[in-house]
Amino acid sequence: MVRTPCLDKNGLKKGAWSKEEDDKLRAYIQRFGHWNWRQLPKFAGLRRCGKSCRLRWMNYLRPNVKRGNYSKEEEDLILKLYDDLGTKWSAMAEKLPGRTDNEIKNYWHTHLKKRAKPSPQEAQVIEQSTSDTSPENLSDSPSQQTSESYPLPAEQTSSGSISSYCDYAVFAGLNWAAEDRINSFESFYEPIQNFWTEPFLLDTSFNHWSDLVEREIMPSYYYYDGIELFNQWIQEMEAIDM
DNA sequence: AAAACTCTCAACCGCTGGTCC
DNA sequence: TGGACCAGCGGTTGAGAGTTT
Repeated sequence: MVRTPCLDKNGLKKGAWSKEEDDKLRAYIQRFGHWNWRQLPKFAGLRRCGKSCRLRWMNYLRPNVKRGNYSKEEEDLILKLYDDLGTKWSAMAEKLPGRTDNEIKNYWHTHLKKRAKPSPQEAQVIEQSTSDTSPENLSDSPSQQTSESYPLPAEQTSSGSISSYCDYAVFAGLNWAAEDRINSFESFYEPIQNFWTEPFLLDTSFNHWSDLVEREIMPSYYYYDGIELFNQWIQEMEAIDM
């Protein structure tokens, strides 16, 4: 039920993901986070576009993604949310822990569509096109229904999105919840050192350097002059530490 | 048994909005 | 101000699985 793997014009792989690719992507993100989806496949050693990696992670590999049958409660909630939000699948996913927007969308189209009332947008179209139809059709007109309210918490992020600080926490091997800001060399040094020896590394254009500079952890000239001076910086820090 | 048809869902595509320079 | 770049979103596709004829 998956697309046959193939290569696009840029030599990037398309179609179904292999277990090996899944493992690479999972291992990379769990270790370093998804700091830049476009660059990520290059660093992770994957011949995929960033978009494809993001989708695979968000919909399949991400921790806590719930798979399998939907409960009656989940079905009812989707129907209610559809009544209220229409096709805002990502907003629905925020209300259904473990379910992704893609999954909810698929489930809607395959299972719930026939049971549901028209979305607010559809209702408008239907109302216009059926304005001359019989009264029994109009009796269930969505315009007469009262939508229940599902306010979104202001602080809530979109489904699966991770704040930049949390990305950093993953990258730096830190506790996501405990660390709000990385402000010491110690918290960066070890994971960075590991990073350079990781098998994933295919390129030296590591984008976190700019952040090290921005946070005044690393002087800017190290950043601009590349790996040799970066290593020199590491040595200097070691010397200071001793 | 096998051809035709339908269902399902992972993955792709194109667009939009936000951010940065 | 506007162009480039990026993440994220919703719609759509396509192929394997399941069902019907």
